[in-house]
Amino acid sequence: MLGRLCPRTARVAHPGEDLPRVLKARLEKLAALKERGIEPFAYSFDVTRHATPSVAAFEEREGEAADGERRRVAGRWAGRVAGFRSHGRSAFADLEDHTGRVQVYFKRDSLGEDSYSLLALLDLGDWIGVEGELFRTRTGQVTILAKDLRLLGKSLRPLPFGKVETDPGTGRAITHSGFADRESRYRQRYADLAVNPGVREVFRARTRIVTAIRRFLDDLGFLEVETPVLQPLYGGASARPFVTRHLALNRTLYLRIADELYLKRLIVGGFDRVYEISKDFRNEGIDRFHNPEFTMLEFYQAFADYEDMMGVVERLMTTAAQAAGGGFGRTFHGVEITLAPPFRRLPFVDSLAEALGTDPLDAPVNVLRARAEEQGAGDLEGAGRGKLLDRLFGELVRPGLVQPTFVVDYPKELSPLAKAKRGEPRLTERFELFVAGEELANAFSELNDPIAQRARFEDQAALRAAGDAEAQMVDEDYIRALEYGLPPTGGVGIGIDRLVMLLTGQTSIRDVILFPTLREAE
RNA sequence: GAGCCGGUAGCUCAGUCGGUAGAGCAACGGACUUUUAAUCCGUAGGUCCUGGGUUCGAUUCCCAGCCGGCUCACCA
Repeated sequence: MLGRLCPRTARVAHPGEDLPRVLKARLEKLAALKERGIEPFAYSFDVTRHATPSVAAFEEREGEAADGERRRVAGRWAGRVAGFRSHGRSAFADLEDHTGRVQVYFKRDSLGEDSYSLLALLDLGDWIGVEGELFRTRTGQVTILAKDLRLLGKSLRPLPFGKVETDPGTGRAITHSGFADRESRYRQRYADLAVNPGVREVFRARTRIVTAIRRFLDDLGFLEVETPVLQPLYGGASARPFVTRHLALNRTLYLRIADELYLKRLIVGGFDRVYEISKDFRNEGIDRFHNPEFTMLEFYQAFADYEDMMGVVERLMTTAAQAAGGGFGRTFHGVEITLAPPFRRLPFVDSLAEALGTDPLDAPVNVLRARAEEQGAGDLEGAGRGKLLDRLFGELVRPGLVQPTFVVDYPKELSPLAKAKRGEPRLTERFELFVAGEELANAFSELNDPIAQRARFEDQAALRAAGDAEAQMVDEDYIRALEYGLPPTGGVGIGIDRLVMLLTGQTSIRDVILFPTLREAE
């Protein structure tokens, strides 16, 4: 395990310590390089070519009947040495840059004795610059014939490269050995990224998704804003916060658990469409769907209701799916999922009525509690109807929501910030989007009546007093903002990490967060 | 928080029914001027997660702990 290695090997800067052989050997090479007057840590390199596009360009020109000069693909490549095969007076290296790999051929005759002897001081993981020209080897591989070699950055610690083989049948890359230990991969993401191109691709896809969402919202006239991470009161969701302290102000502040209440303040202020892609923080358990800090998209649109927002969410989802690549079809947890709109709509109460065989709004609370306990949901002491219905929904309905489904019209107690449903005051105009049994989005017609909002906050305060630690706090400043006047507004929250998981087929949130939260090592 | 599984060389892993451990790759030395999981010959590399217990002897058995994974609970 790498964790054990660290205490002894972390201090590479002090040669002479009892370092593992591999590090020692590299330090010796470093010394040899300096002795020869070669700077092992260069300042810059003028890159004119990249691996994959240059090979593509070569193959394209090869087909053309142009004259020799125009067909040449020459220049300077830079990358990391990801493979090395030495044959005495010639050698092959795999050079990997951000676009992929290209093979380099070093021949003593064309490189010269001096440069060629430098190869002996190279290691896997070194950054090198190569000047040369593409050609095709006897076995048909497009390869750089190196005319000059420059060391750009010496690698002192061995990267756990696996050997990559191309399956002749499918053409797929098979990696042997490699870097698989999940703990080490998360703790040393830099090494994980360096040796696992598939991991790099997941995070590129993540950025493509986020960029596409930004463009989508920008094009609809939404204004991207930034609201406080440090908040005097936390609200907008039900969760335990991280608590911190500002010394100069001598006051307690909370890391936000949501940005909802601030964004709606901005609608009060007259921005009619706003959004924020924010890091939110919830001081709760960690599992493969939860990380203490995670990325949330919230957007609010004046004059819209939750029906309007369902349409926006459908379009946003398909935009994101296209950005991730791979069309609308997805395999998640071994299940086929189709993200093509329109998504199914399922009333919360109807779904539960069917599962329970009774009307969830009329059934006595003790009956609901008994049914919930039957389902093995323990600790429902003091739980009100809302919490019980939510629990029952989670047990009976939610697991079956595999294809994208908007669950609509939630009970009022569950939704203190949502507007009452037209014609059914016990419900709210709220929807959640479920895919593969997981909640991806949460939205409502926002409650814009300050008097009703105060009453909801007071209901929450009562729940809180009754022992519900997740009930929300009264936010007087938010009420004041509503008193100035909030237009009818539709609002949506989308968990970006979970969306990326779905769209890239990753089964753990840690595989879509570059540096996930872990316990302290050692 | 509970249950199960795991932690052995730089990496991926095997193994020891209790007698201080192996392979492949990586590394080091050598051969090889079109290889591609290069090949061939040789060398070196270990606090077997940590602490305690049992034992003549523990990497192995027992207990506790640490870290990770999975499942469940919690996180609407």
